Amino acid sequence: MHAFITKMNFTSCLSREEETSLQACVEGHQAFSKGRTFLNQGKKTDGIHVLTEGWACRYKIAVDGSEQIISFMLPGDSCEDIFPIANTLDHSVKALGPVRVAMVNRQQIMTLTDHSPALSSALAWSCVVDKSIMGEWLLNVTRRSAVVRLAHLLCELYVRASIIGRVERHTMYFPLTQIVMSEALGLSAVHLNRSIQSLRQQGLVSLEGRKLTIRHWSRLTEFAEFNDDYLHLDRKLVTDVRMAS
Amino acid sequence: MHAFITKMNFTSCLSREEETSLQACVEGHQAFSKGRTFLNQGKKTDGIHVLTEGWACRYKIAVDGSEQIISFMLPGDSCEDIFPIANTLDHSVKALGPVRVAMVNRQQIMTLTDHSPALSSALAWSCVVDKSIMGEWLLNVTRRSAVVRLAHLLCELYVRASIIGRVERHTMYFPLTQIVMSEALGLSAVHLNRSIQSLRQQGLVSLEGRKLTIRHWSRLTEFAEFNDDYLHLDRKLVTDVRMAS
DNA sequence: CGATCTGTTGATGCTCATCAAATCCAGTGG
DNA sequence: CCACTGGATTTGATGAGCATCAACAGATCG
Repeated sequence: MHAFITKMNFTSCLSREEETSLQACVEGHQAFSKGRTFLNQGKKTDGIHVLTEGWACRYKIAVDGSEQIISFMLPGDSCEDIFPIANTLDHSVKALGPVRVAMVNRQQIMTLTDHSPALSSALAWSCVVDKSIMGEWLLNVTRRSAVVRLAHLLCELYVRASIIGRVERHTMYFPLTQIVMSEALGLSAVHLNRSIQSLRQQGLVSLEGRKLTIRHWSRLTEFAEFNDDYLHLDRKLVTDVRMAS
Repeated sequence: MHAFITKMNFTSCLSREEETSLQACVEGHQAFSKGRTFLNQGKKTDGIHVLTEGWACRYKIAVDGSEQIISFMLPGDSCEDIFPIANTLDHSVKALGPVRVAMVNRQQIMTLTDHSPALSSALAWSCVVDKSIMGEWLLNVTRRSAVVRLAHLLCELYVRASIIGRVERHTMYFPLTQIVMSEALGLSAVHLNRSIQSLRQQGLVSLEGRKLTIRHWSRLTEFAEFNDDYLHLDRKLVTDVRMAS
């Protein structure tokens, strides 16, 4: 839950009381192993699952059975929308590695927002960022070639990892297999593999085991046509992130 | 503004007072002609533009200068997110035909939501639907062939037009040029043209002038792999829409 | 009534999907 | 500790879907 509060604090400034009442909304914890789909399309959701450790993704299944990933969730991200009470999911959620989630009571957090403008604006901010990321993904899959598309995704995940403090010496935990990346980028696994090799040969990144290392951030962002405006970092911490480059 | 209230009422039930106080948030009206970009990427937004007549779209500009449309707005849709105060736009908005908008004061509507759960849940609902549509678009552009992709878009717009009462005898106003459609679907205009011809030859739709007529809804939805779940119509009016098929 | 936007058609080639198979690696059980 | 297993990565070869270029016809508008 710590990660979630950090994320909320990224945009707003929660008071000590607000933080403790947020903690009080947590009803329990769960753990899932790699590959496990723990939220299913079409189901109603009551509680909210907040990632505390590990990565997950939202995905949809096409008629031919292939899966399209529509967003990645990192520690601190929630797996459902918070606002609408008990809506049905139009996508599924699966763990991309070992994952731990905190179960948050939706009603409780809703009543909290009534009395906390800071919290409610933080939640609204995260919803807008979600939408914004999806817009950029649309641009990504339609207007950029496979290699650039991949580079762009790596840039996004690198920035998102750094704002939650998960980057050290340009290196981060990176649980995505090539198959998962191909499902996110709308490419075949084969072609994605060749795209990775291209980035490696250009000396831009190194990607092995479950670690991603950025070899040359400024050249990578230029190559990827990456501009972090769409992540809406225009609040606090921005300098910290930019320093990391 | 009538269209906006209708949209809000689609999911929640606003009281007479709520409706009139919504009306009171309107500070003026504007009209734009076809092709006019009236909201620019990177700019801060203060007021909210609500479409009262005509269609508009959100789009992003790629480095090569091409435009990617990331969503369409129909009468009743708002051009900005309502929640976050004065965020910067990560996209531009342009009119797809002659358009009329109502200018709504953001602060006023925000204070309204504090006292109206119905309104605030209606706003949250529309934000979730937006996200859901973008998720489906991601699936659309990555997993479906050009013809199916086009058919899917036509299905979506047909349903969205019918829930705001803009469909008569399977025919609707349809201001999108082939170029605009190609910008939304990530296709070349040439290939899009051939896709339209394919749909015409199959007797599924007729698309000429600024009118779209659905010739065979059930066959079209099957062909398009279209399922309206992602539009979250699971409240009122659903039967009305389904009847139209 | 010319100028410009939109729609249509044909020809060519590139990006990426698909199929197939080999290699590598982590985990598992005997 | 090693054989076994299934997943992940890699390489090669072939072909399909769509982009691109070019040109023209039709529509729309000032």
